[in-house]
Amino acid sequence: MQTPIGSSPPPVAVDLETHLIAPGLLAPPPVCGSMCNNAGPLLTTPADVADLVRQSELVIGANIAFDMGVLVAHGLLSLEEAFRAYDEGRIHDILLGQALDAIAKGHLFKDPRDGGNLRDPATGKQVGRYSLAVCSDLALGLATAKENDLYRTRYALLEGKPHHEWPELARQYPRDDARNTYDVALVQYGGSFDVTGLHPEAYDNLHDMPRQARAAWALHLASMWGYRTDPKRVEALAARIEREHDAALASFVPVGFIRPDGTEDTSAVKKAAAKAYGAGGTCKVCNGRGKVPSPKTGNPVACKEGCDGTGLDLSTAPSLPRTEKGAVSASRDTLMESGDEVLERYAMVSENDKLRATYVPFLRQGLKWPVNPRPNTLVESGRTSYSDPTQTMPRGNGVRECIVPRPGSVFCSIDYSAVELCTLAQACIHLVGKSRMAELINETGDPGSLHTAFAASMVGVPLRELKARVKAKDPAAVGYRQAAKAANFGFPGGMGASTLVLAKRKRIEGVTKSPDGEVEYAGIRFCLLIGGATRCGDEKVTEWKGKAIPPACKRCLECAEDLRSQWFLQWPEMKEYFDFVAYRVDTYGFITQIASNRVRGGVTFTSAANGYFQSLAADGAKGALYAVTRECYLDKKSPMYGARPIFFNHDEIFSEMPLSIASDAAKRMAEVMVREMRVVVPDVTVAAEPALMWRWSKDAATVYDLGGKLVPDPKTL
DNA sequence: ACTCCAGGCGCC
DNA sequence: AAACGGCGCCTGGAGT
Repeated sequence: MQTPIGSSPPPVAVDLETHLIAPGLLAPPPVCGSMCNNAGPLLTTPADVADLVRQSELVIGANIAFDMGVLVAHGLLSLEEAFRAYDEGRIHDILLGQALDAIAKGHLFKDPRDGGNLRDPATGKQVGRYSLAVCSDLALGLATAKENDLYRTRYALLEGKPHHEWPELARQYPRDDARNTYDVALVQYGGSFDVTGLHPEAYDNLHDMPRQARAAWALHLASMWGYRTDPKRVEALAARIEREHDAALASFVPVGFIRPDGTEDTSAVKKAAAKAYGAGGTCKVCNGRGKVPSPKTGNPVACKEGCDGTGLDLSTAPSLPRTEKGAVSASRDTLMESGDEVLERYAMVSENDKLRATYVPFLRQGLKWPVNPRPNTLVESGRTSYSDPTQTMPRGNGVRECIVPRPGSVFCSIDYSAVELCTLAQACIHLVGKSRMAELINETGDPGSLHTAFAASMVGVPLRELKARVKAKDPAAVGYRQAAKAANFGFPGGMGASTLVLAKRKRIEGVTKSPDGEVEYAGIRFCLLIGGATRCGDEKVTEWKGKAIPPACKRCLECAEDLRSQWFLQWPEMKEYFDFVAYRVDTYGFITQIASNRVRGGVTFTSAANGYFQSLAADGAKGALYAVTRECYLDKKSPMYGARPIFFNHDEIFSEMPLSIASDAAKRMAEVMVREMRVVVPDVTVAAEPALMWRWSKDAATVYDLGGKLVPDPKTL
């Protein structure tokens, strides 16, 4: 893996200047390269940069996956050579280095000097991620890293001209970038690039760099491929949403919730909500006007102290749900539970508005060019994120269905089955030495059996019997299993009973029916599922265990408390797990992630309780993404050679592949995903199921033809 | 016109 | 003792 000292060029920072990134073009043509090693910076050619990537013992860059993508796309570096550099752990991305260290210290995406948000040192503006400029500022105290950037966006103009004819500024900028990148990396390494081991003063978590760099490369390749949207579907969706929007205007402009200009009058909505929860009288602070002069500007602003702009005496409505900071809640749940018919109808508007504002514009980007989503390789939990809605596409309303494969290809989605239950079980084995969950998953090969098993315990029948009753759609058995599932997914993160009740009733899809079938309630209602109640919410309380809560069904709360006690009996490891987490958090304040040994600082009880299994799943899935991508791009003998991952969704790899190879490719991809997850989850069975589809859909199922060939789910046509 | 924050909500 | 988490986008309101 490591090249002997002396036989390869020393660590070097590299950078490319390219034509501009454009829609559908994430790897524009390179114009020049720059490099910096211990001898200083040099302006050079893209081909020279490729040579350095081939040979250097350590190749340093800022968002270097971009440069690698450019070199590969323009034939200067082969895919084999690019992957080899990652395989050998020779790629160091200073942006990831900065993030890894910040995660250890608990200040990711914060400026450790003042605790505030990250800012670009040149503009002073807040930024959401690390950049060369930000890293230069943080690591070097250099606030002027990008001062010679006149040509930053103009290198296309210099294409074909010899370097000596370039203006001095155009020659200076790439050298500055390479030098700053090199200097930042040197600080990250603790002052010397030691190939025999990390320097004692090196940044924290640097050992995780090779894995994160590989993930970044795979994510970047996926984004380069991109995805398209279907014009007919997008416009049909947009038209439907516009119609609903117009209908909302017609309904709610007259009542004042929406102004004639289309914006929402949030104070009017809050006022109606407050009234619905029983508020009356007049706010003593603003005398009912809802506005007070701003102490700073004198402008009329919402009366925050008294009534949050409602003009009402809120002390007359103790049950009125409030936000974290004490404002009047206007959330969908608040409106839905208000008992006011107009507010209940208005609650539905927010869903349509979100589609209209966020998802339709995003889908429209894919009409003309492929969407190249913008991944962020590493966040605090070890997961990924995207600077766009890629990971938050709604499952309903026909949104995902707008995304379609290129002609001749199909989509393939493979996700792990309940992987966080598997990683939780693994975490318990690792941290407290035992896991009943692991035993059951391994016996049955199915994490879903945890729900059935817990339900069976509650009902007091053998697992097999409850399974049969669920299969026969016995409503009581199904209800117990639903409650068990909610418990298994909610409680491991440290959730309390009241939060579970409130969270589960908020769900927009799915209803719970009263036993007589006459009333439908939104979401899950524990009193009906396991409490023997005939109606939910006959008695409501606004306080639970000494804590104020929005009005909630008392019986539901009692049932959830009972569920939680039984859950601890069902999984004896969980008490010890929580004890361990509390000890870690109280004693050390940081946790060390299992398998990766990545340190995460600044944790709370709940973030740590979640963090162990969430991070383990993330690390395993990222490893799988790299292995899958490698085989798709590189391994000509693999059944999935030629398939293309498009995006990554925590526990899911979504790819596009020619129909002709899809069956074998998908099966192979699922195998590799399981194999790679098992690297970090060695003691628990893991499963991943492929589904092929003609367009993206949450509903797509695994479908085989009579010959055992995996075929696209016909539902998705 | 721009910036920032809180609230809300989409996903896993 | 008790405690779900982590993401990013959009809006409105308020300040500069």
